[in-house]
Amino acid sequence: MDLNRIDLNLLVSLDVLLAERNVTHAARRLSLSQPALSAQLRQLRELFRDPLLLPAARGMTPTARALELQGPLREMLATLSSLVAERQPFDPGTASDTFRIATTDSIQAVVCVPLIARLRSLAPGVRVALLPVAEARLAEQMGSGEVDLALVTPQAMPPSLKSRALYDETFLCLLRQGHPAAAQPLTLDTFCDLDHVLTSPAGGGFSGVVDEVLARLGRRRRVVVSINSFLLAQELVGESDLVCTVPSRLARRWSDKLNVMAPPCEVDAFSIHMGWHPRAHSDPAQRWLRDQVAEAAVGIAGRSAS
DNA sequence: CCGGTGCTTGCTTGACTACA
DNA sequence: TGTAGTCAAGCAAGCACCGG
Repeated sequence: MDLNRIDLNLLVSLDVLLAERNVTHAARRLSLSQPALSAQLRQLRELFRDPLLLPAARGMTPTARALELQGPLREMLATLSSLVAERQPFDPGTASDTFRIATTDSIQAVVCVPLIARLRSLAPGVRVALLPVAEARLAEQMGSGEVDLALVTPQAMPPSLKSRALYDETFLCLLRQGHPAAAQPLTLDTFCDLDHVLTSPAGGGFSGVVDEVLARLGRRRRVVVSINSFLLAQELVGESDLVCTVPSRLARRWSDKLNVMAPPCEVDAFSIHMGWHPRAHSDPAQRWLRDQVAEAAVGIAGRSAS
C-alpha cells in the first residue's frame, strides 16, 4: 500500500464507520452528508481492497478485514491525537512531577539546598530525587529519562547534552579549630608538610588538581585519605590534624566550626554547568526546572567566591 | 398462513456547485 | 481544473398491514 495515497481523514471516517456500522449515523457524527461519507467508503474500499462494510438488514456489517483493522486503527488515531494535542503549559502550583538531578554532594549542598527550598514554596506537589553522578553512564541515564538534569563540571558533561554555565568556583582549605597550622596564613611549606584528605566524586584517587599545581611548582603533598563525599571531609578534618581542599562555597558553610583558609598556591577556578538531554529541551516542566536551578545559582553566584 | 402493497431505512450514483 | 462536498433520484431490503 502506498502511504502517499492515504488521507488521514479517510482513516478517521473508517474509525467512525466501524463504530457506528451505519453510514447515515456515521456521516451525521462526522458532520458530512451521507453521500459524501458513502464516497469516502468507496475510496477506503479501493485503498484496502476489501468491501470493509457490507449492507445488512439494518446498517452495515463489518468484514473480517474491517474487524482486524478496528483495534489498531483506534490505537493509532489515539496516539496521533495525543501527538498533536496542544502541550499544556507547566503549572508549578498544581504540578506533581518528579525531577531527578544527578550531582555531587558538594553541589547538592550548595545548589540543591536553596533549589529545594525554592521548589517547596513554588511547587509543593513536585518531588526531587538527588542522585550520584555516574560519569560513564550519564549520557545513557539522561537519554533513558533516568536522570533529568546533571549538575557537573564541563569536563564531566557528556558532549551529547545541552548545557548552561551556572557559576564559577574556586578552592579553600579546611583545618580544625585550634589547628597549629591555622594560626597564620598557610605557606607552601606548611601546606606540603600536612597530611591531606582528598575528595573526588569518583572516589579512590590520591591525586587531584591541587597535586597538579604542586607538581608544576616542583612540590608535592601527602594524601592519606581519599573519600568520595565532600560532606565527610568536614567530619574528618574536624576530628584530626588533616587538611582538606574543597570548593569555596562549601568551605564557607562550615566556617563556624572549622578554619577556612586560602590555599598557598593558585588552584585554577572551575565552573559548574547544568546539562540536559536535547529531548527535554522544550519540555515545559523541564524548562521550568532549569529556570529554577538557574535562579538558585544566581543567588549563590552573587556571593563572593574567594 | 401466505402473498401483495406500501412505507421506511439506508446505500449508491449522477448532476451540480464551491473552492483552492 | 481537480477535488470534495451537497442534492436528488434510484434501488434494495426489512417490516407492517391487509385481504384472500
